[in-house]
Amino acid sequence: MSLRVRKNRVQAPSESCPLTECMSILGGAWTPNIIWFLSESPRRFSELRIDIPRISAKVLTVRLRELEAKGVVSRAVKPTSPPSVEYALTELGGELIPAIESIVKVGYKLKLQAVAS
Amino acid sequence: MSLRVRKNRVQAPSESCPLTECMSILGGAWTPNIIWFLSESPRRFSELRIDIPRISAKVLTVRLRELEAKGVVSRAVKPTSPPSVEYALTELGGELIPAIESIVKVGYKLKLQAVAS
DNA sequence: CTGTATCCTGTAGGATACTG
DNA sequence: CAGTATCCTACAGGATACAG
Repeated sequence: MSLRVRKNRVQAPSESCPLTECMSILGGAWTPNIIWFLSESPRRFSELRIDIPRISAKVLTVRLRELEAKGVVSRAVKPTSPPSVEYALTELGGELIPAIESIVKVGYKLKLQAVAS
Repeated sequence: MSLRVRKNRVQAPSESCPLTECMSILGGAWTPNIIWFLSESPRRFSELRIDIPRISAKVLTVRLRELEAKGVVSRAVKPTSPPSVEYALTELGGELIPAIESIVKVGYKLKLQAVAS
């Protein structure tokens, strides 16, 4: 089975650099994807699950909680009859976007590179 | 035991976005650190081990090989009596720097945030 | 709908010992 | 010095089932 594509792991070397500090956010599993989608527009839990099909509910929850704890993402429960929760990037979270954009940009080049070679 | 601080993992969702593509580079373990130090100046294997004390030789090798394969890092063997190998960022590798800088920048804010809260 | 709890697996990466 | 090989562990994350 396993449509698994690739796995990496980030181990924070120490509390030394902010790089590490931040990578503990971006490096975390699907986090970049979550932030990416959230940057387009706020989203509900199930919407994120659709956006990122392969992520499991558990992990999505965990990541979301982490991001929330770090003040990167906000969580708003709307007391509607079917409960809905809206996640959005906070201002701080927005600051991650340029970082991610840089990554996307390079990723794009990398892809071209891969094709070219 | 384990002075282990933190571990994350990146799982590429699919070949979809360049984000993922690139995160397979940055997301990989100590990779951001490696690139970071390499961006300051080219370095030898053992120098990197000193820069990043907690990384094991094995992983450093693996990461370096990967980065090399992706055209992000160049490897130059100097035929000196004690063999020395110099690693440096390629031009493509240099493109990762803004991404990493963004990450560092946000990481810094995150740190302040953490202290403040 | 939005999670949470449990179980299980794959694998990243450390440690250690050895090589050219 | 610059790795390589082997073994082993921790843990991220999937799957599934269940809950408010």
